[in-house]
Amino acid sequence: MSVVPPRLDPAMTLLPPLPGPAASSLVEGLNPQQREAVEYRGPALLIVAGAGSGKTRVLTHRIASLIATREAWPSQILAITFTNKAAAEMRERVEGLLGEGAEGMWISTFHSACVRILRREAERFGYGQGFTIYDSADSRALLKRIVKSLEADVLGLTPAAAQGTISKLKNELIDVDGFSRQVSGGDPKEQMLLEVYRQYDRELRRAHAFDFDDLIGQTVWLFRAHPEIAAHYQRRFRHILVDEYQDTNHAQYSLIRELTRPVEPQHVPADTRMQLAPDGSIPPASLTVVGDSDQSIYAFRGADITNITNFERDYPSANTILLEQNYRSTNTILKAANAVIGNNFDRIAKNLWSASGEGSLIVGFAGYSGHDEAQFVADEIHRLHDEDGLMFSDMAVFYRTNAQTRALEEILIRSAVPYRLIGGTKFYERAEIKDVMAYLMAVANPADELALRRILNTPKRGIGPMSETAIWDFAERQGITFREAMRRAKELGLGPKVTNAILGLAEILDDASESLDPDRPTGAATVGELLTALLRKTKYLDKLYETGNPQDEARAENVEELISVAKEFDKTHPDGTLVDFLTETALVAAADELDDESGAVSLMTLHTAKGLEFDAVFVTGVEEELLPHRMSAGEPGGLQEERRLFYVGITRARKVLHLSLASMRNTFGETNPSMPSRFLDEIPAELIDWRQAPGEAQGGLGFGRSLGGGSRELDSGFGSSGGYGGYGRGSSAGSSGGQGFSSVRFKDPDAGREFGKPKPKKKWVNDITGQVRDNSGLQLERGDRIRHVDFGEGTIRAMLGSEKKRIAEVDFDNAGRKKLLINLAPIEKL
DNA sequence: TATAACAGTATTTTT
DNA sequence: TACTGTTATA
Repeated sequence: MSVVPPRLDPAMTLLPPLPGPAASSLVEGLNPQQREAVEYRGPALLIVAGAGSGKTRVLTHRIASLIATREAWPSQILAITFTNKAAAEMRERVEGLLGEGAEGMWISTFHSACVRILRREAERFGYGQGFTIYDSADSRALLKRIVKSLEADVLGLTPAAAQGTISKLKNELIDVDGFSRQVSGGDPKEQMLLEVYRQYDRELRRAHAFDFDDLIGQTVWLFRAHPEIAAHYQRRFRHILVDEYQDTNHAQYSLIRELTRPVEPQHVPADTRMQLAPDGSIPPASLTVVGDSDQSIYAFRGADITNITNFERDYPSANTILLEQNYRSTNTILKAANAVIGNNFDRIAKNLWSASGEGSLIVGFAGYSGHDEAQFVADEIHRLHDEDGLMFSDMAVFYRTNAQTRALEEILIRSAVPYRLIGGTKFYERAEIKDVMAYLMAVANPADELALRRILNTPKRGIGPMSETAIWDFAERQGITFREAMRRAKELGLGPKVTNAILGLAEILDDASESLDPDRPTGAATVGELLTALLRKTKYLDKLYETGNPQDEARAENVEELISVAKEFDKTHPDGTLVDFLTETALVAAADELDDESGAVSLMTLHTAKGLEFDAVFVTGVEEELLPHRMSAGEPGGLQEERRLFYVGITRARKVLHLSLASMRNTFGETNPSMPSRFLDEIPAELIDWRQAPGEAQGGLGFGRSLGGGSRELDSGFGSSGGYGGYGRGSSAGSSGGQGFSSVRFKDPDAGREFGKPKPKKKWVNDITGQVRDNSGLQLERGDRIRHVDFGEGTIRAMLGSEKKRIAEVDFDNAGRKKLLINLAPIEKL
C-alpha cells in the first residue's frame, strides 16, 4: 500500500476508521461480540473468550484492523502468544488478512520477545551478545553441583526442590537480596536455600547465562533500572495484545505493566510526532488481553489467575467483552464441559453454547488395563477413519502424564495406527543433542563453564573428575576463566596424555570461534559448517557408530538430525548467526512440533493440548490419582486446576469425544488398581454412551480379587450407567501387555483371562520381555486363519499395505474386527 | 580413568 | 520401569 499513514497518535483512535474495503471486510461474518472486540478502541480491553469462541480470529482481525485503518504501523504492534507455533500462525493469518507482509510486527512468546530485548541490551548486564539460555535441565545440572558442594541434601534439599523454589521466587520477581530479607534466621533449611540461590545466581552470572525465568525477570529489572530503555519500547509498542492472559505469572504481568506506562516527559524526544498528554508525557499504549480463567492450567508454575480477574482493577478504564458462543464443538460436548467446570466454585459464571446441533453422545470406555484402553483407542480410531471418513490428523489422544504413552504407543504401533507424539522427551533434551549443543554454546559463549564441563570428557578423552577439578582450581587461583585455564593446561602439572587432551579440546574450540570471524577469507562459517567441523574434529559421531550398540546408533541418527536442522536453519536464515540458532532452539516448545500435514493421529498431554482442536478427541486415563493427579491433592486449588485441565481436554473436541479409563494401571512396573475419576460423575449420565462401563471392566484382578470367576458386578463405588455395547470382550479380558509381553508375564497364559483369580504377584518371568518380534517372513493372505495372543483366533479379511507396513484386517471370532501390523503383532498362522 | 554391576529412587504438567 | 549414582574391579 502506498498511502502514507496520517500522524499516528492515540487520540486518532477516537475518530471513525477510514472507510475502505479492508477495514469493513474485517468484521464480516463475525458475531456482535466478536465484532465489538475487533473494533473497540480504548486504552484497555479484556476479552473473556470461552473455549472455541474464535478468539484467535478476533485477535488477528483486531491486529489487521489496526493496521488497515492506519491507526498503527505494523512495527507498533506487540502481540504475545503462548507458543511459537501460535505466534507463527497468528502472523500468517494477519498477513493473509492484510494481503501483505507485516514486517516489524512483533508477534512472539514472552520469552522470545524478552530475549530479543536482552540481546540488544546485553552489555548492561556485563554479558556478551552471545549469552547462553539455560533450559531447565541445564539449571538443574548446575543446582545439582551447588547442592552437592554445600551438602544441602542433608537438610532434605534436593536439586529439584531448589529449582522449583528458585523458579517461583524469580517468577515473583524476588531476587537474592529480596529473599534474604524474607528468610528467617532460625530455619537452617531456608538459610541453606538462600545460599543455594545466591550461588546459583552467581554461577549464572559467571557463565553469562540466563535461565528461563530470568528472561522475563531480568527484562523487567532492566526496564525498572533504566527508564530510558523502557521508554524506548513504550514509545515503540503502541498496541500490545496478550493471548492466554490467564496463564501469565507475576513477572510477565509486571513486564506488561512496564510496557503500558506513559512515557515520562524527560524521555519524550523533542521531535516526536505523537500526541502528548497535558503534562508532556506520551499516553500509555493500548492493551488488549484475551483469556479464559476456566482454562488456566499453569498455576503450578506460577501462573496467577488473579491477573485476569483483577484486570479491571488494574486498568480502571478497561472494557470487557464476553465471547460465549462456541463455534467448535457440538452441544453434547459443551454440556459436558459446562457441567464439569460448573463444579469450580470461585469462577465467573459463563455458559458456552453452540448453534451446531447436539451431535453424537460422548463415548465412554472402561478397560481392564492400560493396554486394553489403548486397544479401544486404536480400534475406535480405525473405525472413525474407515467408517466416518475422519482423517488421522483430525484425531488426537490426550493423557495426563507422559508415562501413559508407553501402553498407547505399543498398541497403536501394533494396530497400524499412524501417530505422532507431541512433546514428551523432547529432541533437544536428549543427552546426545545436549552434548552437541553444549559444544555450540561453548563456542558462542566462552564464559559458559557448564557447557565446557559437559563437553570436557564427551566423547571420552581421558579427562576425568580429577583433571576437571585441577582445571577449576587453577582457574580460581589465577583468577582466569575455565576456558583460559584449559589453554594453559601445561601449567596444571597433569600427565602428558591428559594435558594433550585438554589442549586439543581448547584448540578445537578456539578454531571454531575463529571460523565465525566474518573477516576470514572464506567468510564466517555457517552453523552447519561449524557443527560438522566440530563433530569431525571431536570424532563424536565416529565414536557413537563404533560401539555397534543400536542405542548409540539411534543417538548418532539424532545428531545427524541436528545437523540437518542446522543446515535448514542456514538456508532459511541467510544472515542467521550461531547465537540466533541457539536462541531459536532454546525456545522451542512441545506444541511447536505439531504440523498438520503428517497425516497421523496426535498424542499429547492435556497441557500441550491447550489451544488446539480436533474432530475426534480421546481423553484417556480418566481415573482418580491420575486425573485429578495425586500430586495435585496437596496443592491449594489443585483439584480445581485439575478440573480445568479436564475441561480443556473436553473442549478440544469438535465432533466426537471419548473418555476412557482402566481399572488396573501400570506404574513403574507395579500394577495398581484404579478408580474412575470423580470428574466422570460430574457429567450428566445421559450424555455418555458407555461401550463398556467401569462396573463391567472391574471384574478382574484389582477390586474383586477374592470374588469367584465370572463375577462382574462389583462394588466399584461408581454408578454404572447401563446399556453397554459389550465392547471388545476378547480384548478387555486378557490383554495386559504388548508385543509378546502378555502371555509370557503370566506363567499360564490363561490365568489373566479369567476373572477373580488373584494376579501372580510381581517378579514374573521376564525373559521374553523386550524381544523384538519380526514377522517379516510371514506370508498371509485373505482367508487364512491366524491366532493372536490377546484376541484369539480369527480369519483374515483383507491385506493392506506392503513391505514393512503390511497390515492384516482380521475378523476375530470373539474380539471383533481389528487391523494389525503384521511385522509386530503377536500372531501366528494356523 | 573407565567400565560393569549394583542399589536406590523417583516419577505432573512446561515456556 | 528407567534413570542416577555408587562401588568394585580392570
